Amino acid sequence: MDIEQTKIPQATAKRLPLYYRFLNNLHTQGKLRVSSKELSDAVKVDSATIRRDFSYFGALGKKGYGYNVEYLLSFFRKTLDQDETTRVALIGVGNLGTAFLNYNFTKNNNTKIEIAFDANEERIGSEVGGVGVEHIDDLEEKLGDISVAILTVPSSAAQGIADRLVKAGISGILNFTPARISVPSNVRVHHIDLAIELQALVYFLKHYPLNEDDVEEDQ
Amino acid sequence: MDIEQTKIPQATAKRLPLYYRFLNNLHTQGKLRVSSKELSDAVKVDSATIRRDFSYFGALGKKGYGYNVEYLLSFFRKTLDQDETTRVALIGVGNLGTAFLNYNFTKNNNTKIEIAFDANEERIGSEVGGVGVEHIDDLEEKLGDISVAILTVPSSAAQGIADRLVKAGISGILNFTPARISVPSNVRVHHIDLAIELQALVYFLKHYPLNEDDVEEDQ
DNA sequence: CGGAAGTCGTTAAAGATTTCACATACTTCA
DNA sequence: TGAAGTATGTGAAATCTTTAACGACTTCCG
Ligand SMILES: NC(=O)c1ccc[n+]([C@@H]2O[C@H](COP(=O)([O-])OP(=O)(O)OC[C@H]3O[C@@H](n4cnc5c(N)ncnc54)[C@H](O)[C@@H]3O)[C@@H](O)[C@H]2O)c1
Ligand SMILES: NC(=O)c1ccc[n+]([C@@H]2O[C@H](COP(=O)([O-])OP(=O)(O)OC[C@H]3O[C@@H](n4cnc5c(N)ncnc54)[C@H](O)[C@@H]3O)[C@@H](O)[C@H]2O)c1
Repeated sequence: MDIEQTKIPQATAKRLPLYYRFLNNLHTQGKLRVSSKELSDAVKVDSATIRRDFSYFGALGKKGYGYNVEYLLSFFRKTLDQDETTRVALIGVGNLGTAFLNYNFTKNNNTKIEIAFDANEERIGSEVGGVGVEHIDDLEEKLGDISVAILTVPSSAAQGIADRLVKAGISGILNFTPARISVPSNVRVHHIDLAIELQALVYFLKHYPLNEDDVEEDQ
Repeated sequence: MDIEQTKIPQATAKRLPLYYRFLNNLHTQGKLRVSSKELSDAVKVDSATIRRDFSYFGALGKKGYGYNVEYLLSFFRKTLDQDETTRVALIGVGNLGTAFLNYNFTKNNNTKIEIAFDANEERIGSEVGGVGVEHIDDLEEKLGDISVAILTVPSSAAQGIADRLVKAGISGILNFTPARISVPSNVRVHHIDLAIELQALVYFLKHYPLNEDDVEEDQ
């Protein structure tokens, strides 16, 4: 358990999986070296930001050369724990849940949805995307030591399920419901609020007109 | 077209739809007034941040009282253009696209997916969630003056479709593919990268251990 | 009516993130 | 080998965001 890198800015941490994915692409394409400028074009992040991000991990590149793709990739593989798979549970096998199960974040990922739960009797016992669907009543019993959950139940059920997940020892929840759930401070919740993302995009289009000099940006 | 409020911080703008949703909830529950502290508990945003956010729009509350729910709601309804519906197109009726069509962001939303496109002959002509699916070849012809698109095609097709959308006059794209697409600077792209969100959550769990004093936070 | 309690709006401070700009050091090629 | 070119890593500045703190005003209640 190395807790020595707690000092990496959160904004940087959120970009690491993105860098990793594109480095993987480059590697697959057989590229041997890459500059922060090239990477910048690919991931749409300012090149100075990329260099700054990398620099938190020490001197990964070479002046006048750039970065060695293979080296950088293997460095991030370790940093992002790509070698060990994090097991994930999904609660709520409806529209969204089914989409996620079918996809299962298979490509260059260190995560795998291993078990799903639903309340609808008709779904219990079936498999979706190769993942078995269990009854929500068996949550505590079958969750085992899984520490991450994806929440795609109706928002009215969200807080109740979250409480049970917490009791069952979960550490992190990726919450797709519009409900803002309450959890103890030692549990991490990331909200992904798709309706809000759409509304926010519309708001920005109306109120933040882009002119020719602006550059589109992210998240 | 009022461009007078371009000065509202982006961080604030992203929270507006969230505030709006919870104000709607309160209103439905028949609540007449609300304090920044109460709202803070509900949306999990610091109460000082809420007051600061609201203050960009002027003095919306009353000292010693809080905010009048009805008034605040109607103010945000105007500000977020809740009275006019923004028409949206969805490209790629696969796992994710189908989920979105079935959901269609119906609740308290000013957006509506009006048309969908896919390349798969079997889907053309069908309806999903009440939305007709057209052939992607007819994109330019049938898009009309729709200005926002949701992109849920395979990542290999993303850039090509984006180029066509731009040519067809789109203003904003909500991109769910892992591809970082390039568009002219007068088009706005928001990336929602679900695989990265999951990986980032796992990374944070490993490297940013929460202790009892921390508070969970948001995107 | 008057004092206690409550809550906003805002100033100022702190914190986080991005961006600029350049000295430095490596690479390349003749 | 040496000169020209390239691209890093980082100090410093700029920008953006959050948080603390409190004066001013309102409500509430005895
Ligand atoms: N589908 C979308 O595009 C979309 C977009 C934005 C937000 N959301 C949110 O995501 C969530 C899921 O959306 P959806 O469209 O997949 O809904 P859905 O109704 O299709 O699926 C919900 C699933 O949860 C199951 N469920 C209900 N109560 C449960 C419980 N107590 N325990 C376990 N399972 C239970 C249901 O049987 C159902 O299968 C909702 O909160 C929705 O607001 C969805
Ligand atoms: N499903 C998920 O949970 C998930 C998670 C993260 C990211 N994504 C991304 O979202 C995107 C969609 O994922 P999905 O699971 O729905 O994929 P999918 O394969 O189920 O759906 C893609 C759809 O796009 C259609 N399509 C293909 N080429 C097209 C073209 N040129 N024009 C129009 N339509 C075309 C296909 O016919 C198909 O219906 C992918 O880029 C994927 O990487 C999906």
